[in-house]
Amino acid sequence: MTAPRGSVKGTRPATLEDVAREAGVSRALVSLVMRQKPQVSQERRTRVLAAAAALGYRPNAMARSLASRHSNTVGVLLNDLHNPFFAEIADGIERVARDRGYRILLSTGSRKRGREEAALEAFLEYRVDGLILVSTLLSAAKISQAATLAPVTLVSHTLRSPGVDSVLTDDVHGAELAVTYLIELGHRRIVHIDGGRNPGSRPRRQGYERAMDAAGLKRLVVPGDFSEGSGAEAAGQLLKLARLPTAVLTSNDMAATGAMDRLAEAGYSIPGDISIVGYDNTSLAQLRQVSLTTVNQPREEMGRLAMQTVLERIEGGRTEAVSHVTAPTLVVRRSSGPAPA
Amino acid sequence: MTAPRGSVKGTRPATLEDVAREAGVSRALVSLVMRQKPQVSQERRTRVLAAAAALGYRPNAMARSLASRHSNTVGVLLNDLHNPFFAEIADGIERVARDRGYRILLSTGSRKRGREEAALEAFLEYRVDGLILVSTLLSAAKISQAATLAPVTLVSHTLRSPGVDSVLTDDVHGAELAVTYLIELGHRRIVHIDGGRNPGSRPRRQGYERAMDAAGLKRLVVPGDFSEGSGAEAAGQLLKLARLPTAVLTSNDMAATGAMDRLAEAGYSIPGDISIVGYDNTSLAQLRQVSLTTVNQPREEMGRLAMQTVLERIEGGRTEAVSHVTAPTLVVRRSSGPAPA
DNA sequence: CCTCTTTGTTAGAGCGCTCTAAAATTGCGG
DNA sequence: CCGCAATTTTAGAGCGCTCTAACAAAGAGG
Repeated sequence: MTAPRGSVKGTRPATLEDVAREAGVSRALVSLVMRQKPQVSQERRTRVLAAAAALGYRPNAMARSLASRHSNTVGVLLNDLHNPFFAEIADGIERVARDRGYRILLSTGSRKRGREEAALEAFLEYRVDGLILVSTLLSAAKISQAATLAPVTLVSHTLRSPGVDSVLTDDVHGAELAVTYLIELGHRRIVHIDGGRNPGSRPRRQGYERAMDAAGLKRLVVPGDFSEGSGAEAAGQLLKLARLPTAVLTSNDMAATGAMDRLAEAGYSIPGDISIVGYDNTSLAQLRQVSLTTVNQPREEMGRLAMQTVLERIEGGRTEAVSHVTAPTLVVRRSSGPAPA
Repeated sequence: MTAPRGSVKGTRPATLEDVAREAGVSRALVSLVMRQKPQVSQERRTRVLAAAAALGYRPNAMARSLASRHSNTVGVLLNDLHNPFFAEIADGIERVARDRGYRILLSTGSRKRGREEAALEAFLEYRVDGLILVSTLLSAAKISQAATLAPVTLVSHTLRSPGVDSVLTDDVHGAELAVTYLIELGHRRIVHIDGGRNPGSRPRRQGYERAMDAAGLKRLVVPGDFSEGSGAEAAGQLLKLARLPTAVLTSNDMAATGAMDRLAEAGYSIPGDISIVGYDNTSLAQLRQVSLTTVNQPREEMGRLAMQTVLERIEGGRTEAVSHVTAPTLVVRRSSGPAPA
């Protein structure tokens, strides 16, 4: 009992078989032509191509993958579509995919672990050839298990597990850069708004802690996650403090804008009263109106690297796990300045 | 001669057949259980489920769609991943999809027509059950043709063609709202930064023109597209004018932020010297630092509506084209104010 | 002119699933 | 305890493609 299909379907789409009949050749020959194999005479090739065009033939990707046992597709799971950081990573991935003749399936878990699991499951049911998980909340167990079915490359987090590669930025160092810079500006009360369970949060927090400890300063970490809302909320916490800190390092740019919002709303001047430093250097931070001092991650490059890494396993057969670590840099803009007197 | 596959594959993934053998039943029965069909005895059902769990069975979506001739998947093509407007539309789509047991395939053409065509082609090869095209640059011909293969719903643009539905905002009215508001604030020299070939640009321009004409004011349209960069560039053009206009209506929020950037950089105060009004009311406009007056489109609702509309054809068998028009509203923020004396 | 290569083409067996139609089982009134 | 209808299960034919191995054609060499 199948539901009626409601499109304005013309005739059933043409199949390989139809093309073969039209061209007066075997199915196998048509298949060879469609896959651009060389061992076909010029004459037959043009004949097949003409027949295909005449019938409006379009290969059925399902049938193709079923028979060939690979899909020429890699699944990309993004943490959050609203954060431009991920769009920029996706750009890099997409670019390499295009160059190498691969197809991308995009999905997002909207920062919900359950939805990410569902999206991962969908990718596996589609039998993608490889998986790129960008800053996901998935458990190590789920990731390792997925890696037994298809090569996995993690972006912005790592996992020591066979079949799992990673591409990340040295976040400990990135956070240290930011804190050191603030200390040099004379700041003493520097708070960190944490990124919660999101990958990257931990090393960033560690970098903060390490730099604060090194300078003999008291640490203060306020909980949060990667969203604008959490940044605002954390800033709200700060406002309740006996003394407002003079500088804040957030876990990412989204949270930073949320925090800036909240502090500005409370009447504080940035950077006059309080300096804000973000993390990621997304397009958001670059907006003149935001002008956020932040730690840069080479986003496009990370995306490209991730795709290359997963392709090395798919095509090259590499089996040892690799981990590419890129270098963070500090980008100073107008959201930070000397500590108030 | 297939390339070596490089993942840490354990054993070949379990198939329906394996489960059937393990449970001591036929393949068909396992299929019925996996598809949650009712006509299976409780005893057999639990037995099959146990076997499936034991083997770690995961249905092969390819084989499934091939055999059943539908994929339970709809393809969503987004104009630009960097524009939060599209992320918010996607949220609505995703939500309905989840409720209705459908799967989403996301793709983006990065505002390049050629890439959009490639993405569309990919969807068709995957034999998606339906297509949602969000503000794409695709030609009418390509869209109509796609509609003969699967139901298509357009978001933010229309096309009179069988099999093609649409969901959009009354953009003419939206732009009129914005211009009328500016005129009431005393503005006379009001410029429009156009959205180029992007869908929605034309009606927005028409709304601008209509409102200007109605007030007997001189129109000035500067070319642009939907990007931040083009907004900045267009603002650069304005700076070369003999007299700077006192207000600008851009084609979307992205362009508005670009324009604000450029004007602020040139030393003008917003809204002191010049008022800026955007379009879309994306999260960008809502940022306190940006605080952009803009025309709201009910983004999530549009996404939900789009998914519902496409499902009506897929499942309900509707065949007449429909077009849902939502109402725009003006959201006043701090980027606009009275015309300078 | 026949055998041996090399190159081009094809038959046919799957890939893992769904679906129709038919077969097996069960329940129930008489 | 039998026959009939209702319920549950299964056999088997595809879905549209790829891939292996075998086959035909066309030159090359003796």
